[in-house]
Amino acid sequence: MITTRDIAERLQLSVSTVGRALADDDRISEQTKFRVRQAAAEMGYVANRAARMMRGASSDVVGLVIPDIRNSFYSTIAHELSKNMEAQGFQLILSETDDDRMVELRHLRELSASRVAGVIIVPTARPHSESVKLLKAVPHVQLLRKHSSLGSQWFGVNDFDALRQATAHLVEQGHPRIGYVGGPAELPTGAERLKGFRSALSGGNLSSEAGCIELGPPSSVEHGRQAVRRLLAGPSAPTAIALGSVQLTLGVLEELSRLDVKVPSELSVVGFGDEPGFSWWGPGLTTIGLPIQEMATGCGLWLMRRLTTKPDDDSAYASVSPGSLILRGSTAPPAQPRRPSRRKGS
Amino acid sequence: MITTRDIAERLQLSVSTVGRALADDDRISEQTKFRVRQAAAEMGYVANRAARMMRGASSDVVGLVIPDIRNSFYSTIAHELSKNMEAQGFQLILSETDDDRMVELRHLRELSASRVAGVIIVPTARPHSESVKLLKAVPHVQLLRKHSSLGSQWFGVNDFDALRQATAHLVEQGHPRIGYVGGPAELPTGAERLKGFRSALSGGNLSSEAGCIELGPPSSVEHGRQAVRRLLAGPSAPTAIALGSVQLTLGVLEELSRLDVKVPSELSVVGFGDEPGFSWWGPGLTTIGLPIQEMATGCGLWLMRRLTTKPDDDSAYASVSPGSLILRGSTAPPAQPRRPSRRKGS
DNA sequence: GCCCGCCATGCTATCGTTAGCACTCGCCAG
DNA sequence: CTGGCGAGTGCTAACGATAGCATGGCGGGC
Repeated sequence: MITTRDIAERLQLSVSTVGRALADDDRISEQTKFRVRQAAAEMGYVANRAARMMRGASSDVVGLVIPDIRNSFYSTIAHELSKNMEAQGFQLILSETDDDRMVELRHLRELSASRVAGVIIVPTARPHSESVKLLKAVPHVQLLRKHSSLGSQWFGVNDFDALRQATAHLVEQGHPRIGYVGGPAELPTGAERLKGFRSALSGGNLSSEAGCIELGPPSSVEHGRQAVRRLLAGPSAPTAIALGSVQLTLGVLEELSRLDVKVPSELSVVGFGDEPGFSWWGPGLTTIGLPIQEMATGCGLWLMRRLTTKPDDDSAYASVSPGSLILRGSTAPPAQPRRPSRRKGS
Repeated sequence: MITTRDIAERLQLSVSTVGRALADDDRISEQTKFRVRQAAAEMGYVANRAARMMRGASSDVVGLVIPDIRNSFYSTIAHELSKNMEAQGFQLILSETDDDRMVELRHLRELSASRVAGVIIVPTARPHSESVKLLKAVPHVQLLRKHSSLGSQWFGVNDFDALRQATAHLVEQGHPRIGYVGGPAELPTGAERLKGFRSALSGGNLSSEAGCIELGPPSSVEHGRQAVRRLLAGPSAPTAIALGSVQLTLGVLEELSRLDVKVPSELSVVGFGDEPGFSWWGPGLTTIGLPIQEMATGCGLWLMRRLTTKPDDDSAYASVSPGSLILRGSTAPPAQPRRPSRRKGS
């Protein structure tokens, strides 16, 4: 590897001069700067970041800690952040936790060792106490999931309102029994979405017993499949379901296609998020669209400002983006009381 | 930040002893090791990677250079690699090129400055000469796209055969005119897929004029939409189309749904890759499934071995994974000569 | 003509960790 | 009683870039 010293020896200069020439220091003559730059380019010199970093300067690397990059929610976030970071000369280290707090801890240890300038994290349900400690030592932002124990900046969506809107839409159409497939209540997002679901039920004067609830790993397509099978197999199957995660939605849609369930005549469905494919699924999936892109950009910009300027506004505020219902064809009022009424009539 | 020096001062030891205790060196007594470890844990010591790296050791960071993480092709790759790397104690820096060679160059410069141990790259169509120079100075693997100018290890899929299979399937069903929407021929993958398409045409004794070809940015869903509109609007619209990229497939499917084209009666379609949603699109999308996951794992393992052992087998070999046709409902023999024959008859 | 000041560059310490070599005990054998 | 040995620890240099201070040479003002 070529170092400033190599350049210095070749040009019969000192390392200081070379370093300053490359840094475009005022004290160096234009001629020398030119010679140095020429030599550097010729020799293929690339500054050693590690060495530069040791002189007190913080690294220009940011850690991105997310559950799973394959989830398009997170890949969208990663993309937006990556663009933002690159524009500011930062690099992004990708860490996947798979929603496992021990994996999360390992990654945070590694990131600390790398002296990352900042961290953007979608925390697991209950981060390890050491994780919390490590995070507190570094400028960081929480994304989507909010852990109050960290007391830090948070960018997320209004999970409560998202599921409230979705469920309210189903309630308005007169569904008597509404199912919900979502993430576990231990997850801040899971808890909020569940509350939103329940709130819409009671807002429609439906008892909470009118809700059939299936909770489980929110990143598991497979769990979505199983959950919807269980819901439909029950003695009092719902006539509509609301969904509480993108991956679960994918699983549910796949299974409904496989089971050949008629939507919306037999079952109304409101999805979560808006993926390619949702628009062409069955009659088109009515779903909650979320401004992930904007949220990620906001988050990236906030961290950049935090890192490049003095930490003046270190106060922990939260930024909440609202979701909006996208109406397509997968929801309709429940079929007229069918067999029961026929039976009555006959 | 806590350093070994801080620990040393607190325990009245030298930095060397502390360093060796933390490295579990034989020469240090168990008692001292214990005291050091205790203090380190208490004080929240995290080794500084940059400093360690300066002592000659190469960093344990690997750069992943891909066009766009939102493309599920690449997010799958990123996920597999991330898992592999983490298991070996490596970190992954994510760099998106957006298929722009200058962006690619900027990223490679940054990665060089970070003294990454290795690079995994999906190169742009024509990498900058400096990019080639930078890559040659670092252990690296090419993924999917193969640039012979680099003369390095490559992991990819059999693009030629993938499109040959897809197109041959359409030819066998007797389609007289077959369209193709794919990436540009400048891209190694684009060229191979196009060759595969043409080879299948001539293998079916169809003149190359029987193919309507639309090439364009392979990562652009929008281009897929436009391309299929152009194909269907032409005076001699094809009765079947083969697709040459995942993103283009997404665009084409969306547009076909929007235009309400009857598949497969009016048009047969063979997709590329297998995304969630492909199975439930229309009658189910017949498509070329690709073993991306296996390819990525193989690639990751190869690089790990290359980095952790002596570079004994530095010979550039290539690993090609075959694709396989997944038959669903989107392909069928063309409708009997319709309007033309009617016109003749009337 | 001499001294001061400034321009261009050099010297050196520094960052945190590690590795090679040096040192200091205490203990045992000669 | 002393020399040697080895276990345990310390000293110091090195990695590459950078910032503060030092230096050398030259020109202008008095």
